[in-house]
Amino acid sequence: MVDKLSENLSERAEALLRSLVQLYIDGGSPVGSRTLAREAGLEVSPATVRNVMSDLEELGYIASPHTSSGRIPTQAGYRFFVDSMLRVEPLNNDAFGQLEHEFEGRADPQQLLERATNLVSQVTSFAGIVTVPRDQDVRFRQIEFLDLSENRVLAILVTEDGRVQNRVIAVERKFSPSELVEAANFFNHKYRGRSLAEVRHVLLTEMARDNEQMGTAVRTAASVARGLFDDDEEGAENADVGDVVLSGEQNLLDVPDLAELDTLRDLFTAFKAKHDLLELLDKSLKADGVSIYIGEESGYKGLNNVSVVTAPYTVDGNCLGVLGVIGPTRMAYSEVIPIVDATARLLGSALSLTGDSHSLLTGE
Amino acid sequence: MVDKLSENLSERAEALLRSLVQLYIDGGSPVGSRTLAREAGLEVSPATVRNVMSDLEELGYIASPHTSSGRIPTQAGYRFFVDSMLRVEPLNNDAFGQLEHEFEGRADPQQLLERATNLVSQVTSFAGIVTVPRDQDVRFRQIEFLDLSENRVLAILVTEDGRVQNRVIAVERKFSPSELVEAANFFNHKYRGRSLAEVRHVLLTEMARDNEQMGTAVRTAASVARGLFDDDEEGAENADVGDVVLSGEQNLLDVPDLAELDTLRDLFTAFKAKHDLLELLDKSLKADGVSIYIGEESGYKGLNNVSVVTAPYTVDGNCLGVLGVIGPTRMAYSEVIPIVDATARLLGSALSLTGDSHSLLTGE
DNA sequence: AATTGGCACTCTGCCCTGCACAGTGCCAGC
DNA sequence: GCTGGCACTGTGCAGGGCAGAGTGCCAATT
Repeated sequence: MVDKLSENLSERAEALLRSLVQLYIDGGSPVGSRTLAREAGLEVSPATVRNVMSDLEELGYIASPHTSSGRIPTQAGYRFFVDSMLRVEPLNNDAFGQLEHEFEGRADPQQLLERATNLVSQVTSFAGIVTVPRDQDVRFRQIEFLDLSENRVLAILVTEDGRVQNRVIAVERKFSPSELVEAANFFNHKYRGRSLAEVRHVLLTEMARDNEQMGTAVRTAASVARGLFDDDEEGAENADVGDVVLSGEQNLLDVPDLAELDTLRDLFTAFKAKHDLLELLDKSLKADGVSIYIGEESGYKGLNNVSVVTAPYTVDGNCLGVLGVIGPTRMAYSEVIPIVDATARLLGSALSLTGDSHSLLTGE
Repeated sequence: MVDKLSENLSERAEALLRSLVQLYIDGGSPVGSRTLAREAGLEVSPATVRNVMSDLEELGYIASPHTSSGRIPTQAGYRFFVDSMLRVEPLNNDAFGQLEHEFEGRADPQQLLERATNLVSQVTSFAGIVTVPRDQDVRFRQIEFLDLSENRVLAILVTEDGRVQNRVIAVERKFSPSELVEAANFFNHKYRGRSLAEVRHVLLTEMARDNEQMGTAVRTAASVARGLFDDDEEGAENADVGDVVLSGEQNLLDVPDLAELDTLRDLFTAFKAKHDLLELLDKSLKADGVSIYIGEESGYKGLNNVSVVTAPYTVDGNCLGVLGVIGPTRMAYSEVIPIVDATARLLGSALSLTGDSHSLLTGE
């Protein structure tokens, strides 16, 4: 049923561990042998349970806050618990329908992301988080150049998912409007539908190759594009590093497990910085289904006392980003996991509708 | 020296009240007659001070948390204190230079706003806040239309302050690229340099007047523009309601006066909602210098336990927005006020440089 | 009449104690 | 290997004692 753990743990020990974690998640207070014996469903006495608990403690799955109190799960305990139930039943239909309902109505991609985070944050009462699709994973649809002033050109980039980005580019010389139009046409014909990463790659190679033989349009395009993509390298603080949308952070202020101000400060500082969050979420971008980071597993300071449950969302089979929930380590995983999973799916399909040019902003 | 309060309060009572508030701000604990007598600089005995304090309590300026402890200022007490020292000496030159230093280096307007909030939040250790200039207060520089698909046009609006906005407009029919270019030219010639509110007004009037006699370009422009400005009316949730940039919220988690979770939750909920904040800040947009809202004075639930110190920032004499600090009611106003004041000025002048097209993004 | 010192009173915060409760660890018996 | 029993230990809570800080009032002083 489970991995290598079964080598170490008897069937009974596993069952007790699971029960213990479940009881602790439900109740929030350390669980003792008596309670566990009663609730676990096994026909054993508290004394026996004590022996098993002693083993489990030795193995690092549970711990007692002080000499004589019940046990609480350690990080490893949660991990075991979560792993043993990851094949959780999908959300029941009613609940799914409710979530689905929330996605109805017109919305642009940004709004959809916000709606999705709000949704998971409200439903779980924790904080919702979602990564904004990164430029590189997204396909180029159209670009236009606008003469701003002497040596600045405004590039407007429209991607297949319907998002629009601006970038001001410093260029060496003034380009006439018609030059800019030509350059834009060149781009639009040549690169439409290819990913931004690809566009960039091709562009840089071609530019390096033969600067001489190119026509004016191409040369203009290349010249302008240099500024367009150069930014990405140095300006690491810039748009292209990706972004996350957070919501419901204030819910975490009400979570008793996080009542300590130090914890909260670290957490909110991490929220503000966003960088670590992004890195963490990026890791689960490649994962197929739900990923779970328990406490310090995430490796980020501010997140020591919380767990992060994430699921990637996809449009047409491409992983665009990750949706997740940040809550206390003691959270009802069996409820949160299906919610995150379902919302990520719904977000994906809502986005794929929007990406279709006919439906964008028309509400159809 | 002061207003009508002098009718009620003797010189001595005022001095004691000021000292009391100052002592409480510095120390954080209720101040008793003994301490106050010692620190106030007046040659009076604690017993005398007790009598005066009794009067002040009667008048509602101070209160005792419980029968036998020192007094703390009430909201009215803070208000008196703040009013009596609003003509605070400007920031000393060193400090001003330091702040100034932080604004150096290239930055676009959005970055400047963020830098300014970060700055006040770091310097004060409270939360910084700044309103993003509202479209209406800002002057039109340039517009361009881009054909997106069948019945959607992307409008790119560049304002004098160097910001760029996109808006997707649903239009009745397809417009050819040349039509769109013509329409844009029409806009750019006719409206450059006028405020968006003005543009809008003129546009709507003209459109209503004579739809017939207009040339094609004008008609196209009008048709497209209808979508552009219609949005503003209904889509109240949209860009035009203004926005605020917040930073350093997590600093408030460390403020002992705000240690209660209820308080914090309300506060952070207000931060997330932003709407109330915006409304509050808008009020001080018209004020000439620093405005201060103490506790419940603001009238917004989440802000009951904090004070807001704001100052508008101006570019070329136009108030574009408001910069402020949100901190505990018990804050060192005499330090915060000059900081907010100075930062708002610096932000204004930094923005005015950026608005100049030559310097935008070139760092000169 | 204003100011002052003195005095009784009160509330807080802290530490200590005692006590019920919950749960463990271990041992001896089955 | 499981179980019941028993001694032990830590927590949480209520109560009591005590020092500290500060008030309110009164009578004396200037």
